[in-house]
Amino acid sequence: MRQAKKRRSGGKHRPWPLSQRPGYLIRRLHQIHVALFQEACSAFEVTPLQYSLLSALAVRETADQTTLAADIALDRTTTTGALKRLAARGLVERAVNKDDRRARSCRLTPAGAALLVKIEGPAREAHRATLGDLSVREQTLFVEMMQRIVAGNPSRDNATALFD
Amino acid sequence: MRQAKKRRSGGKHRPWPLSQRPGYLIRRLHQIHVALFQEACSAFEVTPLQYSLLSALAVRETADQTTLAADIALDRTTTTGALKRLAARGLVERAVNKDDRRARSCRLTPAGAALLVKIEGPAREAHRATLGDLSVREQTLFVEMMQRIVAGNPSRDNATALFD
DNA sequence: CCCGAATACGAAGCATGCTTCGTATTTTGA
DNA sequence: TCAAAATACGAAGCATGCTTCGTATTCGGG
Repeated sequence: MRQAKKRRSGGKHRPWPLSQRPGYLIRRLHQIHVALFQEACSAFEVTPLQYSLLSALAVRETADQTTLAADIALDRTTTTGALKRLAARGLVERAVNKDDRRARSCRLTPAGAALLVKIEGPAREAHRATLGDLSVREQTLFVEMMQRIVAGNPSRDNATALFD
Repeated sequence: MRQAKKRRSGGKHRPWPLSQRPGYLIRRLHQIHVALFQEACSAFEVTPLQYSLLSALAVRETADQTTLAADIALDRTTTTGALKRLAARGLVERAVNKDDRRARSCRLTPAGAALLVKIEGPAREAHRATLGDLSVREQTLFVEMMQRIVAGNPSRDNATALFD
Protein backbone atom coordinates (compact mmCIF):
# COMPACT_ATOMS: atom_id res chain seq x y z
CA MET A 1 0.00 0.00 0.00
CA ARG A 2 1.86 3.00 -1.10
CA GLN A 3 0.51 6.34 -0.21
CA ALA A 4 1.95 8.72 -2.64
CA LYS A 5 2.53 12.00 -0.96
CA LYS A 6 4.64 14.44 -2.81
CA ARG A 7 2.16 16.98 -4.15
CA ARG A 8 4.52 19.70 -5.25
CA SER A 9 2.84 23.04 -5.04
CA GLY A 10 3.60 24.25 -8.50
CA GLY A 11 3.23 20.81 -10.00
CA LYS A 12 1.04 19.92 -12.90
CA HIS A 13 -2.08 17.97 -12.70
CA ARG A 14 -1.72 15.06 -10.35
CA PRO A 15 -3.05 12.06 -12.18
CA TRP A 16 -5.20 9.55 -10.48
CA PRO A 17 -3.62 6.33 -11.69
CA LEU A 18 -5.80 4.46 -14.12
CA SER A 19 -5.17 1.27 -12.18
CA GLN A 20 -7.06 2.71 -9.22
CA ARG A 21 -10.09 4.00 -11.09
CA PRO A 22 -13.17 1.77 -10.75
CA GLY A 23 -14.29 2.51 -14.30
CA TYR A 24 -10.96 1.55 -15.79
CA LEU A 25 -10.78 -1.65 -13.77
CA ILE A 26 -14.31 -2.57 -14.78
CA ARG A 27 -13.44 -2.08 -18.43
CA ARG A 28 -10.42 -4.33 -17.99
CA LEU A 29 -12.52 -6.97 -16.26
CA HIS A 30 -14.94 -6.91 -19.13
CA GLN A 31 -12.08 -7.19 -21.57
CA ILE A 32 -10.65 -10.14 -19.65
CA HIS A 33 -13.95 -11.96 -19.44
CA VAL A 34 -14.69 -11.57 -23.15
CA ALA A 35 -11.24 -12.90 -24.00
CA LEU A 36 -11.62 -15.89 -21.69
CA PHE A 37 -15.07 -16.59 -23.05
CA GLN A 38 -13.98 -16.40 -26.66
CA GLU A 39 -11.11 -18.71 -25.95
CA ALA A 40 -13.22 -21.25 -24.09
CA CYS A 41 -16.01 -21.17 -26.66
CA SER A 42 -14.01 -20.67 -29.83
CA ALA A 43 -15.33 -23.93 -31.21
CA PHE A 44 -18.84 -22.51 -31.23
CA GLU A 45 -18.21 -19.08 -32.71
CA VAL A 46 -20.45 -17.52 -30.09
CA THR A 47 -19.84 -14.30 -28.19
CA PRO A 48 -20.83 -13.65 -24.57
CA LEU A 49 -23.66 -11.45 -25.73
CA GLN A 50 -24.98 -14.10 -28.09
CA TYR A 51 -24.77 -16.65 -25.30
CA SER A 52 -26.81 -14.34 -23.09
CA LEU A 53 -29.40 -14.00 -25.83
CA LEU A 54 -29.62 -17.73 -26.42
CA SER A 55 -29.97 -18.27 -22.67
CA ALA A 56 -32.74 -15.73 -22.45
CA LEU A 57 -34.52 -17.32 -25.37
CA ALA A 58 -34.27 -20.73 -23.75
CA VAL A 59 -36.15 -19.35 -20.76
CA ARG A 60 -38.73 -17.39 -22.70
CA GLU A 61 -39.42 -19.98 -25.36
CA THR A 62 -40.85 -17.16 -27.44
CA ALA A 63 -40.38 -13.45 -27.02
CA ASP A 64 -40.32 -10.27 -29.00
CA GLN A 65 -37.10 -8.35 -29.43
CA THR A 66 -37.94 -5.61 -26.94
CA THR A 67 -38.64 -8.16 -24.21
CA LEU A 68 -35.37 -9.92 -24.90
CA ALA A 69 -33.51 -6.60 -24.82
CA ALA A 70 -34.95 -5.91 -21.38
CA ASP A 71 -34.07 -9.44 -20.23
CA ILE A 72 -30.41 -9.00 -20.98
CA ALA A 73 -30.27 -5.26 -20.17
CA LEU A 74 -29.20 -4.31 -23.64
CA ASP A 75 -30.28 -1.61 -26.01
CA ARG A 76 -33.15 -2.64 -28.26
CA THR A 77 -31.47 -1.89 -31.57
CA THR A 78 -28.29 -3.67 -30.51
CA THR A 79 -30.37 -6.68 -29.55
CA THR A 80 -32.00 -6.65 -32.96
CA GLY A 81 -28.61 -6.74 -34.64
CA ALA A 82 -27.46 -9.68 -32.56
CA LEU A 83 -30.68 -11.57 -33.20
CA LYS A 84 -30.31 -10.99 -36.93
CA ARG A 85 -26.84 -12.50 -36.84
CA LEU A 86 -28.08 -15.49 -34.85
CA ALA A 87 -30.96 -15.89 -37.28
CA ALA A 88 -28.57 -15.75 -40.24
CA ARG A 89 -26.76 -18.70 -38.70
CA GLY A 90 -29.95 -20.63 -38.22
CA LEU A 91 -29.79 -20.56 -34.43
CA VAL A 92 -32.81 -18.33 -33.95
CA GLU A 93 -36.06 -17.87 -35.78
CA ARG A 94 -37.50 -14.37 -36.20
CA ALA A 95 -41.07 -14.32 -37.45
CA VAL A 96 -43.61 -11.55 -37.53
CA ASN A 97 -46.09 -12.11 -34.76
CA LYS A 98 -49.47 -12.94 -36.21
CA ASP A 99 -51.39 -11.37 -33.35
CA ASP A 100 -49.36 -8.17 -33.37
CA ARG A 101 -47.71 -7.40 -36.63
CA ARG A 102 -45.49 -4.80 -34.99
CA ALA A 103 -43.63 -7.50 -33.13
CA ARG A 104 -41.12 -10.12 -34.10
CA SER A 105 -41.58 -13.42 -32.30
CA CYS A 106 -38.18 -14.95 -31.70
CA ARG A 107 -37.44 -18.49 -30.62
CA LEU A 108 -34.58 -20.94 -30.60
CA THR A 109 -34.32 -23.30 -33.54
CA PRO A 110 -33.41 -26.92 -32.77
CA ALA A 111 -29.87 -26.07 -33.85
CA GLY A 112 -29.83 -23.14 -31.45
CA ALA A 113 -31.10 -25.25 -28.57
CA ALA A 114 -28.54 -27.95 -29.33
CA LEU A 115 -25.71 -25.45 -29.45
CA LEU A 116 -26.80 -23.96 -26.14
CA VAL A 117 -26.54 -27.37 -24.49
CA LYS A 118 -23.08 -28.00 -25.87
CA ILE A 119 -21.69 -24.59 -25.02
CA GLU A 120 -22.91 -24.52 -21.45
CA GLY A 121 -19.91 -26.25 -19.94
CA PRO A 122 -17.18 -24.13 -21.52
CA ALA A 123 -19.25 -21.00 -20.98
CA ARG A 124 -19.61 -21.63 -17.27
CA GLU A 125 -15.95 -22.37 -17.03
CA ALA A 126 -15.14 -19.05 -18.68
CA HIS A 127 -17.35 -17.19 -16.24
CA ARG A 128 -15.70 -19.03 -13.37
CA ALA A 129 -12.21 -18.38 -14.68
CA THR A 130 -12.87 -14.66 -14.88
CA LEU A 131 -12.81 -14.51 -11.09
CA GLY A 132 -10.22 -17.25 -10.85
CA ASP A 133 -7.67 -15.03 -9.17
CA LEU A 134 -9.93 -14.65 -6.15
CA SER A 135 -10.49 -17.23 -3.47
CA VAL A 136 -13.78 -19.06 -3.57
CA ARG A 137 -14.99 -17.02 -0.64
CA GLU A 138 -13.97 -13.81 -2.34
CA GLN A 139 -15.66 -14.84 -5.57
CA THR A 140 -18.95 -15.19 -3.74
CA LEU A 141 -18.48 -11.83 -2.09
CA PHE A 142 -17.47 -10.21 -5.36
CA VAL A 143 -20.55 -11.47 -7.16
CA GLU A 144 -22.73 -10.36 -4.29
CA MET A 145 -21.30 -6.87 -4.41
CA MET A 146 -21.74 -6.66 -8.17
CA GLN A 147 -25.35 -7.73 -7.79
CA ARG A 148 -25.87 -5.01 -5.21
CA ILE A 149 -24.46 -2.36 -7.53
CA VAL A 150 -26.58 -3.58 -10.43
CA ALA A 151 -29.68 -3.61 -8.24
CA GLY A 152 -28.98 -0.03 -7.25
CA ASN A 153 -28.69 1.16 -10.84
CA PRO A 154 -31.78 0.08 -12.75
CA SER A 155 -31.46 0.01 -16.50
CA ARG A 156 -33.20 2.82 -18.34
CA ASP A 157 -35.35 0.54 -20.36
CA ASN A 158 -37.79 -1.02 -18.00
CA ALA A 159 -37.77 1.14 -14.91
CA THR A 160 -38.82 4.48 -16.26
CA ALA A 161 -42.35 3.47 -17.15
CA LEU A 162 -43.20 2.59 -13.58
CA PHE A 163 -42.82 6.04 -12.13
CA ASP A 164 -43.91 8.21 -14.98
CA MET B 1 -17.52 -30.15 -5.42
CA ARG B 2 -20.01 -30.21 -8.22
CA GLN B 3 -23.23 -31.23 -6.67
CA ALA B 4 -25.06 -32.06 -9.78
CA LYS B 5 -28.54 -30.95 -9.13
CA LYS B 6 -30.83 -33.44 -10.54
CA ARG B 7 -32.49 -32.41 -13.68
CA ARG B 8 -36.16 -33.07 -13.74
CA SER B 9 -37.10 -35.72 -16.19
CA GLY B 10 -39.26 -33.64 -18.45
CA GLY B 11 -37.39 -30.45 -17.73
CA LYS B 12 -35.54 -28.52 -20.34
CA HIS B 13 -32.15 -27.14 -19.92
CA ARG B 14 -31.96 -25.32 -16.64
CA PRO B 15 -30.27 -21.98 -17.22
CA TRP B 16 -27.84 -20.37 -14.89
CA PRO B 17 -29.54 -17.03 -14.23
CA LEU B 18 -27.85 -14.15 -15.97
CA SER B 19 -27.90 -12.18 -12.74
CA GLN B 20 -25.48 -14.67 -11.20
CA ARG B 21 -22.96 -14.84 -14.04
CA PRO B 22 -19.79 -12.84 -13.44
CA GLY B 23 -19.52 -11.89 -17.10
CA TYR B 24 -23.03 -10.54 -17.24
CA LEU B 25 -22.59 -8.58 -14.02
CA ILE B 26 -19.33 -7.13 -15.26
CA ARG B 27 -21.00 -5.99 -18.47
CA ARG B 28 -23.73 -4.33 -16.42
CA LEU B 29 -21.16 -2.62 -14.21
CA HIS B 30 -19.42 -1.27 -17.27
CA GLN B 31 -22.74 -0.10 -18.66
CA ILE B 32 -23.56 1.61 -15.36
CA HIS B 33 -20.21 3.32 -15.11
CA VAL B 34 -20.33 4.66 -18.66
CA ALA B 35 -23.81 6.03 -18.06
CA LEU B 36 -22.77 7.71 -14.81
CA PHE B 37 -19.67 9.12 -16.44
CA GLN B 38 -21.55 10.48 -19.42
CA GLU B 39 -24.08 12.09 -17.14
CA ALA B 40 -21.49 13.65 -14.86
CA CYS B 41 -19.33 14.87 -17.75
CA SER B 42 -22.02 15.71 -20.27
CA ALA B 43 -20.86 19.32 -20.33
CA PHE B 44 -17.51 18.23 -21.75
CA GLU B 45 -18.63 15.75 -24.41
CA VAL B 46 -15.95 13.33 -23.31
CA THR B 47 -16.29 9.57 -22.96
CA PRO B 48 -14.57 7.45 -20.31
CA LEU B 49 -12.17 6.15 -22.91
CA GLN B 50 -11.27 9.63 -24.08
CA TYR B 51 -10.74 10.68 -20.49
CA SER B 52 -8.36 7.75 -20.04
CA LEU B 53 -6.47 8.79 -23.14
CA LEU B 54 -6.22 12.41 -22.06
CA SER B 55 -5.01 11.27 -18.64
CA ALA B 56 -2.37 9.04 -20.18
CA LEU B 57 -1.20 11.87 -22.41
CA ALA B 58 -0.92 14.20 -19.44
CA VAL B 59 1.51 11.75 -17.85
CA ARG B 60 3.47 10.98 -20.99
CA GLU B 61 3.68 14.51 -22.30
CA THR B 62 4.47 12.99 -25.66
CA ALA B 63 3.91 9.46 -26.87
CA ASP B 64 3.25 7.47 -29.98
CA GLN B 65 -0.06 5.74 -30.48
CA THR B 66 1.18 2.26 -29.73
CA THR B 67 2.58 3.37 -26.37
CA LEU B 68 -0.67 5.06 -25.48
CA ALA B 69 -2.62 1.96 -26.46
CA ALA B 70 -0.50 -0.10 -24.09
CA ASP B 71 -0.92 2.49 -21.33
CA ILE B 72 -4.68 2.23 -21.37
CA ALA B 73 -4.81 -1.46 -22.28
CA LEU B 74 -6.67 -0.86 -25.49
CA ASP B 75 -6.28 -2.17 -28.99
CA ARG B 76 -3.93 -0.11 -31.11
CA THR B 77 -6.35 0.61 -33.93
CA THR B 78 -9.13 1.55 -31.54
CA THR B 79 -6.73 3.93 -29.83
CA THR B 80 -5.91 5.51 -33.15
CA GLY B 81 -9.58 6.14 -33.84
CA ALA B 82 -10.09 7.79 -30.47
CA LEU B 83 -7.00 9.93 -30.91
CA LYS B 84 -8.23 11.04 -34.31
CA ARG B 85 -11.50 12.17 -32.81
CA LEU B 86 -9.71 14.04 -30.04
CA ALA B 87 -7.42 15.63 -32.61
CA ALA B 88 -10.41 16.68 -34.72
CA ARG B 89 -11.71 18.55 -31.67
CA GLY B 90 -8.38 20.25 -31.09
CA LEU B 91 -7.70 18.51 -27.79
CA VAL B 92 -4.77 16.46 -29.04
CA GLU B 93 -2.04 17.04 -31.56
CA ARG B 94 -0.93 14.18 -33.80
CA ALA B 95 2.26 14.89 -35.70
CA VAL B 96 4.57 12.60 -37.57
CA ASN B 97 7.66 12.02 -35.47
CA LYS B 98 10.62 13.66 -37.13
CA ASP B 99 13.06 11.08 -35.78
CA ASP B 100 10.92 8.12 -36.79
CA ARG B 101 8.53 8.75 -39.57
CA ARG B 102 6.65 5.55 -38.80
CA ALA B 103 5.42 7.00 -35.53
CA ARG B 104 2.86 9.65 -34.65
CA SER B 105 3.88 11.84 -31.75
CA CYS B 106 0.79 12.72 -29.78
CA ARG B 107 0.48 15.38 -27.10
CA LEU B 108 -2.18 17.41 -25.36
CA THR B 109 -2.97 20.79 -26.81
CA PRO B 110 -3.50 23.67 -24.34
CA ALA B 111 -7.23 23.18 -24.87
CA GLY B 112 -6.86 19.49 -24.08
CA ALA B 113 -4.89 20.18 -20.91
CA ALA B 114 -7.41 22.79 -19.83
CA LEU B 115 -10.32 20.43 -20.40
CA LEU B 116 -8.58 17.73 -18.42
CA VAL B 117 -8.30 20.02 -15.42
CA LYS B 118 -11.94 21.00 -15.59
CA ILE B 119 -13.27 17.50 -16.04
CA GLU B 120 -11.31 15.94 -13.23
CA GLY B 121 -13.83 16.68 -10.49
CA PRO B 122 -16.92 15.32 -12.23
CA ALA B 123 -14.95 12.38 -13.60
CA ARG B 124 -13.74 11.32 -10.17
CA GLU B 125 -17.23 11.67 -8.83
CA ALA B 126 -18.53 9.38 -11.56
CA HIS B 127 -15.93 6.76 -10.74
CA ARG B 128 -16.81 7.05 -7.07
CA ALA B 129 -20.55 6.87 -7.73
CA THR B 130 -20.12 3.66 -9.71
CA LEU B 131 -19.38 1.85 -6.45
CA GLY B 132 -21.72 4.07 -4.48
CA ASP B 133 -23.95 1.21 -3.44
CA LEU B 134 -21.11 -0.35 -1.48
CA SER B 135 -19.85 0.81 1.87
CA VAL B 136 -16.55 2.66 1.88
CA ARG B 137 -14.83 -0.40 3.26
CA GLU B 138 -16.36 -2.58 0.60
CA GLN B 139 -15.36 -0.15 -2.13
CA THR B 140 -11.75 -0.47 -1.11
CA LEU B 141 -12.01 -4.24 -1.06
CA PHE B 142 -13.81 -4.30 -4.39
CA VAL B 143 -11.14 -2.20 -6.07
CA GLU B 144 -8.44 -4.36 -4.55
CA MET B 145 -10.04 -7.49 -5.88
CA MET B 146 -10.45 -6.00 -9.34
CA GLN B 147 -6.78 -5.05 -9.32
CA ARG B 148 -5.86 -8.58 -8.39
CA ILE B 149 -7.88 -9.99 -11.27
CA VAL B 150 -6.38 -7.53 -13.72
CA ALA B 151 -2.89 -8.30 -12.46
CA GLY B 152 -3.53 -11.97 -13.03
CA ASN B 153 -4.63 -11.45 -16.62
CA PRO B 154 -1.97 -9.43 -18.37
CA SER B 155 -2.99 -7.71 -21.54
CA ARG B 156 -1.36 -8.92 -24.75
CA ASP B 157 0.81 -5.85 -24.82
CA ASN B 158 2.46 -5.22 -21.51
CA ALA B 159 4.23 -2.14 -20.17
CA THR B 160 1.38 -0.65 -18.20
CA ALA B 161 3.81 -0.19 -15.38
CA LEU B 162 3.97 3.53 -15.86
CA PHE B 163 0.70 4.02 -14.06
CA ASP B 164 1.86 1.79 -11.34
C1' DC C 1 26.36 -1.66 -46.49
C1' DC C 2 22.32 -4.18 -47.27
C1' DC C 3 18.65 -7.38 -46.63
C1' DG C 4 15.51 -9.32 -43.50
C1' DA C 5 13.29 -8.63 -39.03
C1' DA C 6 10.97 -5.65 -36.20
C1' DT C 7 8.13 -1.74 -35.63
C1' DA C 8 4.34 1.85 -36.20
C1' DC C 9 0.50 2.67 -38.89
C1' DG C 10 -3.55 2.50 -41.85
C1' DA C 11 -7.60 0.27 -44.02
C1' DA C 12 -11.24 -2.95 -43.93
C1' DG C 13 -14.42 -5.87 -41.69
C1' DC C 14 -17.28 -7.66 -37.94
C1' DA C 15 -19.64 -7.08 -33.45
C1' DT C 16 -21.09 -4.56 -29.72
C1' DG C 17 -23.43 -0.43 -27.61
C1' DC C 18 -25.84 3.96 -27.62
C1' DT C 19 -29.02 7.94 -29.46
C1' DT C 20 -32.23 10.05 -32.57
C1' DC C 21 -35.59 10.02 -36.00
C1' DG C 22 -39.20 7.86 -38.77
C1' DT C 23 -42.84 4.18 -39.68
C1' DA C 24 -46.26 0.67 -38.94
C1' DT C 25 -49.57 -1.20 -35.86
C1' DT C 26 -52.28 -1.62 -31.82
C1' DT C 27 -54.55 0.30 -27.83
C1' DT C 28 -57.18 3.50 -25.57
C1' DG C 29 -60.02 7.09 -24.08
C1' DA C 30 -63.03 11.08 -24.86
C1' DT D 1 -65.92 5.39 -33.05
C1' DC D 2 -61.93 7.41 -34.23
C1' DA D 3 -57.98 10.19 -33.42
C1' DA D 4 -54.17 10.40 -30.14
C1' DA D 5 -51.08 7.80 -27.39
C1' DA D 6 -48.38 3.91 -26.81
C1' DT D 7 -45.75 0.28 -28.68
C1' DA D 8 -42.43 -2.49 -31.65
C1' DC D 9 -39.36 -1.87 -35.23
C1' DG D 10 -36.02 -0.22 -38.65
C1' DA D 11 -32.41 2.90 -40.46
C1' DA D 12 -28.68 5.92 -39.78
C1' DG D 13 -24.94 7.71 -37.24
C1' DC D 14 -21.24 7.80 -33.83
C1' DA D 15 -18.01 5.40 -30.68
C1' DT D 16 -15.89 1.59 -28.89
C1' DG D 17 -13.35 -2.91 -29.38
C1' DC D 18 -11.22 -6.72 -31.86
C1' DT D 19 -8.70 -9.29 -35.91
C1' DT D 20 -6.36 -9.60 -40.24
C1' DC D 21 -3.85 -7.87 -43.97
C1' DG D 22 -0.89 -4.50 -46.27
C1' DT D 23 2.62 -0.60 -46.23
C1' DA D 24 6.24 2.46 -44.80
C1' DT D 25 10.22 2.98 -42.07
C1' DT D 26 13.85 1.81 -39.01
C1' DC D 27 17.07 -1.27 -37.07
C1' DG D 28 20.35 -5.10 -36.68
C1' DG D 29 23.38 -8.64 -38.04
C1' DG D 30 26.19 -10.72 -41.57
